[in-house]
Amino acid sequence: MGRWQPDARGRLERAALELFGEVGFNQATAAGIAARAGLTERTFFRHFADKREVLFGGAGELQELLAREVRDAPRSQAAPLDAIAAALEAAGPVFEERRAFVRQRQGVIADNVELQERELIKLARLSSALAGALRDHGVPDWPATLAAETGVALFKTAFQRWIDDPDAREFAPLVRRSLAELKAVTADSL
Amino acid sequence: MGRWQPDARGRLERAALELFGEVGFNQATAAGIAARAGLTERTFFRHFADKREVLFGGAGELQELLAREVRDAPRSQAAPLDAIAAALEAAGPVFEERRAFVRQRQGVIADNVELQERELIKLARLSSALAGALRDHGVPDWPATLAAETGVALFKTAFQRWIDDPDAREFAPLVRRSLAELKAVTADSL
DNA sequence: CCCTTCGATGTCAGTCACTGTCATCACAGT
DNA sequence: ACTGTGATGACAGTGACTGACATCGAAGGG
Repeated sequence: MGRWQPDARGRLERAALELFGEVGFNQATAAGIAARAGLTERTFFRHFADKREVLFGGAGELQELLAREVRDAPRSQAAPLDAIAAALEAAGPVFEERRAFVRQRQGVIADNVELQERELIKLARLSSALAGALRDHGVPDWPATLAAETGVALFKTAFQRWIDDPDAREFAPLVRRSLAELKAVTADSL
Repeated sequence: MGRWQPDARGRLERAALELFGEVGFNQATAAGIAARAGLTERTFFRHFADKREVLFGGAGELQELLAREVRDAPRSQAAPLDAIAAALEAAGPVFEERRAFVRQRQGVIADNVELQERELIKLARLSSALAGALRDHGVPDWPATLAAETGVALFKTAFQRWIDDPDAREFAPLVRRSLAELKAVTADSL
């Protein structure tokens, strides 16, 4: 066994989620999180750029998964938004397999505005990545940006529905439902 | 004349924008901004909840203007997204009349991630307000949310185009162009 | 088996964002 | 003149975050 307990980063992430849940994000101190993980405050900030970031370690992987799905999509005749929707459906298991964790984490975020800010900029980065993937498929800059932003709106809606519904299991159907509604409110009516 | 110079809040806002432009957001201290405005750090934080907020005083007014436009829209047969697009076009003068200020402010924001986070949550609040206005028109909850989110994507794109193009004057045409592209990437193709 | 290097952590001092509390002072109304 | 009020100043305190340096166990070369 090494000098230190293994997986310091993971211990910090778990300690933070617990402490945030118990006393709230604002009352939890970085030193308190570190102590609970058997580490010091300084080490906390070596693993995470700031106190909020400890909740967003998985954002990068989700982004890469979705961008890869879009990039690897068959060069189909589908609209750009449909390609993104398909990627979102494919990412369902990421949430479904960690149902309890994802819900607990989202509850903490829902209670704190600063964490919501951080979540929003992660989604903005996701949008940029999706736009890049679309451009690789030949979609022009601004349409790619618009489709990516709309795709993120789709994700936010489907995800919120998945969180709100205690009985929800599969993510993909919520994506499809949101996509249908989105096309309806976008299309000219009558 | 009063004990104090008038418009402390406005003086702080101008001092902050200047100082951010000169030394960057991170290097500018709250005490420095206050001193430039002839006030103390404590007074700065009485006017603004935090250092970032000094740049976002006008967000509430824009939100109310856009929500009012949507709410006052004729109960038309147009799609919800068209109602939002019309509101965005109507808000053009807000930017056009303060061209230099808006661009300087956006340059500062583009240089700092924390400010981008704050901007994103202001846009999220705008989205909520727009969704509420649509619900007042009888649009169901989730379609209203989706249309509002998409409308904000429309705004972001049109605004970025307006900022990027040094020759851009009118805002409305950029909204129309983005709306057309959005409908194209959303609709089923072929 | 000793020595060197290296990576992860601890220690400590310092800056700055932000807050609570109390004092101050002009102005308005009485 | 007297008093209440609102905006500000003064000051101490907490906690997020950073830079610099010390420590220690592991891995590899000799």
